[in-house]
Amino acid sequence: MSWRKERGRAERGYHHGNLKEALLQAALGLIAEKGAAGFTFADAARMAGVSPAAPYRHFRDRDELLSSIAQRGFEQFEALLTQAWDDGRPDTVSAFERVGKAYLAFARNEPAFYSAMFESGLPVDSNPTLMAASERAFGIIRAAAERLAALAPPGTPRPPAMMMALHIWSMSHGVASLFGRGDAARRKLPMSPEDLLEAEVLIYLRGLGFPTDRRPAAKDAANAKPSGPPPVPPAGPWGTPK
Amino acid sequence: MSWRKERGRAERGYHHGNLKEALLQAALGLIAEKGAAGFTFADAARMAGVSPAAPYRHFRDRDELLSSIAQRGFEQFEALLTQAWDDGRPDTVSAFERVGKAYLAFARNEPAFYSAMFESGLPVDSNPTLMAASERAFGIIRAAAERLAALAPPGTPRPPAMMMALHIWSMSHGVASLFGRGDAARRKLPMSPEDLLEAEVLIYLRGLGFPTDRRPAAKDAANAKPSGPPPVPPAGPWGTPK
DNA sequence: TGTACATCAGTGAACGCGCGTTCACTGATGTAC
DNA sequence: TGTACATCAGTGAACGCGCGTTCACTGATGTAC
Repeated sequence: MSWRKERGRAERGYHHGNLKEALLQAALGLIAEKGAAGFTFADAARMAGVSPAAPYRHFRDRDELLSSIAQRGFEQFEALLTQAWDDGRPDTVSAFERVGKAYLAFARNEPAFYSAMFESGLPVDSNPTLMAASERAFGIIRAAAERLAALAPPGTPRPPAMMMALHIWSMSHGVASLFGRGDAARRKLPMSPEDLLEAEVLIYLRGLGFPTDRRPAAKDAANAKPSGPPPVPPAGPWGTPK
Repeated sequence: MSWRKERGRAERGYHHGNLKEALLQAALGLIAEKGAAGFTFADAARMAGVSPAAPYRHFRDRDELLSSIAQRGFEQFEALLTQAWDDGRPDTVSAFERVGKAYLAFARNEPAFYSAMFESGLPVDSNPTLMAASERAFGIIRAAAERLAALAPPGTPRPPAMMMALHIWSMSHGVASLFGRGDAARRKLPMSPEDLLEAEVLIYLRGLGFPTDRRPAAKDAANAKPSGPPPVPPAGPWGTPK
């Protein structure tokens, strides 16, 4: 944390210099600590080392600050997903898997963003800016799904990319919310959320007719990885099948 | 609402008669209205038409009231899932689908329970009673998965039921949390959450080697429905596949 | 380079409010005899 | 059937607290000339 929230007035002078940023960071810390519910405007000001009236220069009210956090969360989320997708390299299926893992990583590492974005009760649909940011993030999943759909093996019907994208989104979100979250409400699981999600996605893709043994289909074979993790279902943590 | 929360003191006398129940109902209403965050002990007392000190006869504090709600939510959830599963009648796959729909129905019709159970930040794992209730509810999904796993077609490997159950749970939870919730944070979708989830589950089951055209496999054919909804992916709301 | 002035970003005191919690109390109910 | 008493479930007043918000203010910064 380098947003000088520890610096008192004596040290920093009358003007803070970067209060808006400091307030966002403070709120983020508070949300991570006590949940999106238990963060207050006054508390954020206090953490930023500033009088309780100061935040009003930068945010109309608590809700606007919360929206800003969600906004920024979606932006970072989008960046993370973009990086994970890496335009489908080295091959579509494994890049797709990486997107799922990035979803989980975000939920775990940024519980404050995650809860502001998905669990704070903010009606995303009614804030155009926020909705646009949310849709840009989802757009990465959708783009990945398009590419994957294009790989459908000759015999099989080409699945609608929008549907695939929504399915993948809901799987990732379900696993992240129940088992992968970074706060106290995480449920215990006999394996890692990553393994759970990976198996789920691979089974799903197999259901659509995609080969999922990680030796990619012809069209996509140009720069495949030499070998990947074992095929599903993985042995071990799943308990003893009877 | 028949918990006489409207009756004033003059009418009901000194003793309320069923305050504990009335408080639970009041809290439920408040949570549905303002989210799990914005409900207060005092408010619940007011809605129950009782002094702010009265709730302390029944709940240690706000958190205990919230836990009680989550507890009851898991119980109702379990009952609903049990009923939907109906011990696998008329055939395992369609009963399984019904469980998914029940999950969505619960999220939509009981947003207050849903958010107390899953989004209130209550650490379920650290409250034994609550965890037991949560596990009983999950047990229904797990039992259904066991039965389904037993139906695996001869050629295919029998999938671990625990894994299937967790996958189905996360799919249902993801769809419900993102698109099927009963409050303002619901995201818009070009089709019904039910259709989205149904397609998702069917594709998944197909990926495990189950026949999913709704003409059940031999073992399970005893009392099959004559015909069901069309196979996935359904036409129409998915947009035009290119 | 210096000065006057407008603008900006913060102060700090004050307010009303509702919350959680406590306390001694009291009215109603149930039970022993 | 009646009475005495214990127990229970609620009252209402009071408290300290922190919050959100406002206000006139002031110190710092930037800019025109």
